Amino acid sequence: MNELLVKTRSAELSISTRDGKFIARYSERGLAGLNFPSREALVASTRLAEVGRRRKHRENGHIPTKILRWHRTTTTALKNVLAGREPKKIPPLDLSGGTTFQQNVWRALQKISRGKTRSYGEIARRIGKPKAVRAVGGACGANPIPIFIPCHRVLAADKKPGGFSGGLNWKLKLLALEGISLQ
DNA sequence: AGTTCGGACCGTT
DNA sequence: AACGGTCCGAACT
Repeated sequence: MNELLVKTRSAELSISTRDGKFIARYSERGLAGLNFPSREALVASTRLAEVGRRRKHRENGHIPTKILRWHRTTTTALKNVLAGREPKKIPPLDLSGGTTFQQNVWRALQKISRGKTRSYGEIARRIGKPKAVRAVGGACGANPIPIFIPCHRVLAADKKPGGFSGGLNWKLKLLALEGISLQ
């Protein structure tokens, strides 16, 4: 109806990898979401010919060059990660979808350098809420940009894997790619 | 050593 | 009001 209100440019673009087809979602602020390959997408990419099932980019049909640039950065960064290498550059991340608490957790996660791990309790302290341990776990599960916001580097206090909403196998794989071994 | 259990704790729905 | 990607100590084996 009101065109001005619908002017928000966002896009969903796919990234085909050996491990399946990821889907990146962009807002006007940057990368806002990165989804692991779904089971269907994985099956489709490995078994069936890719039908021209276009990913929708909303509204007017042309993708802003800004987003296309970000997507190239995302693509090479993701492929580097999956190849066990540290990405040189990642796109700007849009965390505005989360609550203040979640954003604080996500920012703390970004400070965990590659190859290192923290516990949920350590993250809770780092954001000044030492008792909000389980809530930190919840915020990790709500992380919209896994891999780039490295929630997989958060382990239980006893160095056991803990959980992972994207599937525990992905967490173990990402840790292994960084040379992290757990108990 | 290792494991299991129960309660405490906090943000989200 | 209930649920979690938790943590800690206690009480076992």
